[in-house]
Amino acid sequence: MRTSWADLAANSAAENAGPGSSANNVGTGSTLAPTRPVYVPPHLRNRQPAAESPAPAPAYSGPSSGAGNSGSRYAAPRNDYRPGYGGGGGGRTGGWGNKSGGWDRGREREVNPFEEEDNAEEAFSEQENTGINFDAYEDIPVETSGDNVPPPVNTFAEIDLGEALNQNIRRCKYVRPTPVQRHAIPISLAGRDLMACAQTGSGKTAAFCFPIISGIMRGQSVQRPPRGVRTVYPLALVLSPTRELSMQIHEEARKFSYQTGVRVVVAYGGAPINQQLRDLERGVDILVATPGRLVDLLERARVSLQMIRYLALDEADRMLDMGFEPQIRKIVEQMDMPPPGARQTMLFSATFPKEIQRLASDFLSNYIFLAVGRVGSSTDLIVQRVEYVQESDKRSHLMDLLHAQRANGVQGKQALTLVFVETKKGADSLEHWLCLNGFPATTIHGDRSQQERELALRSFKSGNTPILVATDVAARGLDIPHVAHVVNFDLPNDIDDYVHRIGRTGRAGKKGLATAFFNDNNSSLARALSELMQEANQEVPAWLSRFAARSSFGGGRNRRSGGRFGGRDFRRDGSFSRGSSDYYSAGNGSGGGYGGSGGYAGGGYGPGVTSAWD
DNA sequence: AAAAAAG
Repeated sequence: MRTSWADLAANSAAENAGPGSSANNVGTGSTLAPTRPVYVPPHLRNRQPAAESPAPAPAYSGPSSGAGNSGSRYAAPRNDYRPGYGGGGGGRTGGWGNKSGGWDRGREREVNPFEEEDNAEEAFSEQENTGINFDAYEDIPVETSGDNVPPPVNTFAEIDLGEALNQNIRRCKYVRPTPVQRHAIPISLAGRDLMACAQTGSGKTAAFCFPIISGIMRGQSVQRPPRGVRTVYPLALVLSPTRELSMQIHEEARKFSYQTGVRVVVAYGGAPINQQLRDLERGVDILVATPGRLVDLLERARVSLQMIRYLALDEADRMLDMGFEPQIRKIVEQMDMPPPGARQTMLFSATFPKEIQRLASDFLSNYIFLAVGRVGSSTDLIVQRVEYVQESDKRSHLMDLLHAQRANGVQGKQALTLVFVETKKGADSLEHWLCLNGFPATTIHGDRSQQERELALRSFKSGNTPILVATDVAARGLDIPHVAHVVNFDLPNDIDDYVHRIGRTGRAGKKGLATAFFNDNNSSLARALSELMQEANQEVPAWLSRFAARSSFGGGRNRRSGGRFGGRDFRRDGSFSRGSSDYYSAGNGSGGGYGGSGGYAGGGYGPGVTSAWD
């Protein structure tokens, strides 16, 4: 193994004696030995070899410290090396470079993602990024735990992200880092694993993208070993639970990596795989994907995870819940991805139930837990209302709301309203009914074709169809500017889902309204909902409090064990090391509720940060 | 019990 490996390295070195082959040694790695010179870091691909060669990312010094065997599993390339692959014999550079030198020499051909954005933004007068109320950041509470937490930074300038990336940050009009960025970026740059609670809309995507891009740019000298000619070896993997969220992350990541030489590719289901395969063949450093399509690509051996240095799970608690966990485990643990410690893993979500934290710790190594408030926090920005509405009255009630809203149209356009329902069928039927009644509505859910889903989302975003009826597919992560009103036509059973849903409004410092239709079918949510609203300084109707009181005795089983936004590191609970059944009841004394105080109550968040969940 | 994610 060693021998063939050394041979490979030697071959590669000879063929591809690139810049940095000696400068970028990984000092401590034994399995990821220093002599893998072929890979040319993106920032050097079309520049003179520079002296710039910062310390190797700590993430990469890891493998030797762990079990040697598991290390070599991924570190040692297989023996099926074919000339003409790695060294660029066939015109390919490392199999992922590119044909026709398109990217390197033809950098000017890289589509400028900022131009597209400018056009899209013209529909609305204000720009999202400039609308952020940065002053609201100052008092944001933060909780960190873990060993040797790197200190936060206050400006992007303090962090050496590289000039190309800095320029993109300016193009994005980011003036100062958001709280999650201030804390998460130094942690990531220090090579540490991270579990971060931060509401979307608080700059979470950038928080994990910047360190990844920066890390890849100053990359190690690593060759992506050949497996099959068509196999590609991304260095970073970003997973998300829905196709649209993957698209969104991809779009953002493209902006951040513009002219850095770092290539971002997205892969998700429901779309023709051929285009995605072509995109991959043109080269990929960061792969953004939904789990199903990624598994497909892995099984076809079109993607290998052998060289993964960064793994980011967005909406991580969702990715690890019952529906997704097996797929995620397969990808992370049963394919060829380096083990924890040999890669850097970052988990992000607005909510992090303790039992999910426990699952997640399998993927992490000596990680730092971080909980930060969001911009302005939803409390002040989102007005939450709950109305008692029988099932049979829901439609006419919705109609009333929409009529009222119509009067408040902005710039001749009706304000955007996002209506959540429980089922796909219910979504179709409500959409149909709204259209019949003269309300321009469309719908997004898992029974629609991907084309229809994307069209619906675009049409909604642009204001052409100002009403979007959605299932939970749209509950998480989607950044849709200008959503004025979220209606929970059907309430979810899980309070965390409610938190995510209402988070589609009141973003980036703007105000939002969230209305929920509550009836007897939702009694199991009463307690959690009423507590949540209280913490958020919202008016809780007396009837809801009565529901809550009733359900809190009698097994109104709402087994959220805590971990909403502002949650707490489960490692701090004494039960952490005990038998697994303890997690569910231990840790918060508030008895079956979803947790104690504090976390969510943004404006009133202050006092309770460290005591949250106690 | 439903939704999402492969076709």
